[in-house]
Amino acid sequence: MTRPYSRYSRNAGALLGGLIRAARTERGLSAREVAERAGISRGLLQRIEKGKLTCAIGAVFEVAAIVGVRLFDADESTLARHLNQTRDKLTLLPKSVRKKRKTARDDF
Amino acid sequence: MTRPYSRYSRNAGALLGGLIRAARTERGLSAREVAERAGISRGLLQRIEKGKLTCAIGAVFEVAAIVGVRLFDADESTLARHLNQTRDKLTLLPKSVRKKRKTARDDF
DNA sequence: GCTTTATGGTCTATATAACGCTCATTTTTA
DNA sequence: TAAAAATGAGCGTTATATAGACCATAAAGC
Repeated sequence: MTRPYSRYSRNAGALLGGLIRAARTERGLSAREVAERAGISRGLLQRIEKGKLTCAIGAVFEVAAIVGVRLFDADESTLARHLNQTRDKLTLLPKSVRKKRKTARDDF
Repeated sequence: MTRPYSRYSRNAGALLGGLIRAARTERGLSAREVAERAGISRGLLQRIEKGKLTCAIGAVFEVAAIVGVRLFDADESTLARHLNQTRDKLTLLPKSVRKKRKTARDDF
């Protein structure tokens, strides 16, 4: 990814990082402790909380789960249910895509 | 991140990837087209849709926005509002954390 | 006050993610 | 059926994210 990120992505990253940081401090967890429990370095946690978009999504998920920020507004059971539904849905869809192209807008 | 990922993260990644793939095919967008518009390679898009947790979160955000999967169930305006609220909230929180440690559970 | 801890930043080495390419297979359209 | 396009997967190279150490500053506990 050499391309500049869209405003949407920058906002989303900053929001998620801010939510994580707020949740961490509210729970009285130090950066060192959270990083250790997530199995990542303290520097990486700093970048996550800053909303840097180059962090691995897995690391972000781990940290979010530890400090209690749930993505998709879903706990694990809800998440698993959605997962199954998605899988079922995918089997009903055509396996490849070939459609008339309508010029699309990228300025989200 | 050398450490194995938690089940929660694996599920979240798989769910998000599945949602992205479903949204992409529903909209009749080819992998090539989405990858090109997101400014990433086709291989990376494949890994995102597979739910690989090593993908950069920025790339995932870009793709999600393009195919119409909104994180946080929020559009951009809602996202920006949350962002401001989070910022205000953070200024009220203590800048560092020092608390008595209670042994915490990592088996999320 | 002093001590301890947390945080933010920088730097380097290393691991590895991402790219670009290729090929084989599958699916869709003509 | 044939042609064209989409997909899935593998591989070598390059780019870079990460870990881990360091230091300085700031905040919290004593």
